[in-house]
Amino acid sequence: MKIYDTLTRKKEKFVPIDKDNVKMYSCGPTVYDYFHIGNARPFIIFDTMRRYLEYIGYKVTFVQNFTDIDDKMIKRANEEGITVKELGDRFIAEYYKDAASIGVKKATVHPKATENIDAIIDIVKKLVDNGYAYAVDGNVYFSTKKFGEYGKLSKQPLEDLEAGARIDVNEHKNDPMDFALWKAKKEGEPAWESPWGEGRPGWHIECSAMANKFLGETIDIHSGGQDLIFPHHENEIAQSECANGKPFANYWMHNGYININNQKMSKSLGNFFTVRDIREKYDGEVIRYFMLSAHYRNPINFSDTLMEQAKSAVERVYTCIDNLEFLLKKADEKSADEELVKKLSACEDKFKAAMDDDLNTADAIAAIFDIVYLANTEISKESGKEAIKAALGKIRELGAVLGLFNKVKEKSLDAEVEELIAKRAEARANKDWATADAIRDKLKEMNIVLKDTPDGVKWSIAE
RNA sequence: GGCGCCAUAGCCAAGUGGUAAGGCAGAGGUCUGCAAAACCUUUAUCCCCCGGUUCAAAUCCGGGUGGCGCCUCCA
Repeated sequence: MKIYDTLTRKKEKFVPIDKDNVKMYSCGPTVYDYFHIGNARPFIIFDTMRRYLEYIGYKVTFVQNFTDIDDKMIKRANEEGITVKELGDRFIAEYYKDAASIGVKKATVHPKATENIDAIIDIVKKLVDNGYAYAVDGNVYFSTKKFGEYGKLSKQPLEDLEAGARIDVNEHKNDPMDFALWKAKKEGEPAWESPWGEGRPGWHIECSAMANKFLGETIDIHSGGQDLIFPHHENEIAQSECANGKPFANYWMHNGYININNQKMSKSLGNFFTVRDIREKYDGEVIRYFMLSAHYRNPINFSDTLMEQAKSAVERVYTCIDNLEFLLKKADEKSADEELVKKLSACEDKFKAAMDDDLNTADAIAAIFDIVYLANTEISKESGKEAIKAALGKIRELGAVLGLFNKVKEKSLDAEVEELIAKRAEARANKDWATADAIRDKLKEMNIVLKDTPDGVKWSIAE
């Protein structure tokens, strides 16, 4: 597999440190609100990455943190008159609900910053002892000038960064580019004991500390949104590499933005939709399909039109699945045609080749549509059970890698429905179209949709 | 000022040297009592523009034009 590495700006062959334990770290949400679709993109993309690595045989340890202590957390908790912990617990619970709705599996570990203060203090201490960090009045700052490679991820030399710096001048800092590892307690803020007095961790240090604690000094893949490249990931590299004297991550993956009317969507601009909002109108799977229909590094625009298109595309696959399941009931036992098996296997090869090429999910989806086409054109009742199962299985299997097309529609064989269908069949046999259509309308009111096929009447529950 | 991304049909989107995947939408048709689904045909002589390299470029190089992002919390 090849992965585009932000550090080298090239596609690199993926070679894990230990193939039995691929170590991935992805920056998770700050849990002060429901997450929006901009947040959802990396969750979906890197969940897909993890699924694919597992599909091709790797074991994966996937860590995604929760930032549950920072300025925004404190501010929001104060506004709502609750503690920071109450706020965090609430939105962590909501995260799990929303993540599940878009098919994002739980990570192997979801560490919280507030539960790893010891690990954070350890690494800060190390940096102070190494001379890479300094304490001033209970605050600890990282000295960017001490790390010669600072800027290697964003490809921006320190001098250039300084020239364009718009950051606040802070009297404690030795240099404007230095950043906080530990912040001294202010009145009314949650705080933890530390060698520098009571305080709380800075944002960047928590990821370094937790990646180190749960995955080790050097990890395979570190991922997140493009806007984290600078300064967050740059700072993580500085912290981790200065503390451990080893490379922090072998591959850096960054997803593109979601735009609204070609403008960046972000919490600060206020032009965002939460996943929860969108789910009032679209199934989570449609959101997921939408995210995977373009390459993860390209920006994508979000709009109602595009969601409608995604919805129709997803429906096409489910219609096919539905048809195959119907045929399976009618078909006879018979071994699958070899030609068909070969074609299915070719589709799988195409799927893998696409995913191997830096997670080209758009091409991978096309491979699934190839199977749909194959099923629609070459499979009938006469193909026999094995052939139908093979096609159905392949759609489900490859779909699962993308976290798509695995919904199982409950069909409780309602005796009432079957009876009505039988009555309608009788009416149709007598060419009593009025009665037949009346029954169909009645079923429609019950949310049952009928389709007359050459192999009999097929019914399904409407969306 | 520094760093970087994008530009492919009505809409979305793959494709990074060998002659334009896939999805959505539209039109016509087949099947059907009708409907739905599906299938067939059709929709880019061409990939923002201008030069160049090459037997060959949407794909590489140079120069434009347009749009966007990071350098500040942000996926």
